[in-house]
Amino acid sequence: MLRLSKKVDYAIILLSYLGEASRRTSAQEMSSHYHLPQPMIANILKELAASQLVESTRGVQGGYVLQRQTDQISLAEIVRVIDGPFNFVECAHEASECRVSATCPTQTPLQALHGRLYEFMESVTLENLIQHHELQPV
Amino acid sequence: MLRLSKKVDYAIILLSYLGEASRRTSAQEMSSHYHLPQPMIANILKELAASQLVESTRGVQGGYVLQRQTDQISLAEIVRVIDGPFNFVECAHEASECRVSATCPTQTPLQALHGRLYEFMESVTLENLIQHHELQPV
DNA sequence: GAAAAGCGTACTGAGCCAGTGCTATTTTAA
DNA sequence: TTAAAATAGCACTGGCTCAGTACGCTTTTC
Repeated sequence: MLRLSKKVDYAIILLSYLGEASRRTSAQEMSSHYHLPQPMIANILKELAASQLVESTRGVQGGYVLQRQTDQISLAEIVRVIDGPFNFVECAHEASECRVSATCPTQTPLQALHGRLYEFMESVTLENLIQHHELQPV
Repeated sequence: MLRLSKKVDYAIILLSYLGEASRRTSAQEMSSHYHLPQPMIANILKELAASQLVESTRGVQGGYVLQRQTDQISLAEIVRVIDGPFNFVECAHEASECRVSATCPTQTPLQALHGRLYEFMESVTLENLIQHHELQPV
């Protein structure tokens, strides 16, 4: 259906919150603030921490902070961290396994499309998502 | 995982073929040309016909032709026809049902992102996908 | 040493999607 | 008029992915 997964939506919400809070924040606090299931949120934060997007502190008064400025975190990176490799079209990375690659007239164009979209998502930063000055609705 | 469905990939392949062939072509011919399962291909062509993207002719020597010029068919339309409504982000259309809408800082930005992507996909035509003059790999 | 917090890993249920099957209808041509 | 070549319209299914859960472990503070 061509959509970002819920996990990515949640990750963006959590990262935005951390970006605006600018202090160590626990999974508990965020899950109760957004009324989202705590284990889910905790899992996502674990992944974000494992991928160096956020920094974690254990123990009482522990929690998470962003590890970079909000303008240094791209949407593409968030998607990659949560959903894995970015494969917008089926054919973009599997030419050798593709049943129709020998005769497919769209292979290169689909790869180009893939690249365009990727570039677009690289260009959108968490900063844009929080302050959306440069990303007005169309 | 953020990808176009296989059906959309196939639809693009089929439409490209029709765009280049410029003559009535049967599902049989296309499925054997690309070594793709005939029933699958037939189903997709049925959907494309039902949505007025291609014109169908029954009977012996029947088949499909494009109903519009290749530059009048957008990628967004193909995706919409095959995969249904285009919901890039979870929150883009369900603000009322969203659990976090009251406090969500990303709602508007995600909607903006949705719009941007949609606009991008509207701007890519079947013509571009066939001749990719204006859509170079990045 | 107890409580608060994150870490690691694995499991599960539901929904979606790729692919299949079958029968009916239309058209052509012998 | 009949057979064959096509599309049309449904409806079904098996597997995979994804949202969400579970649980025991480690770290840190008080």
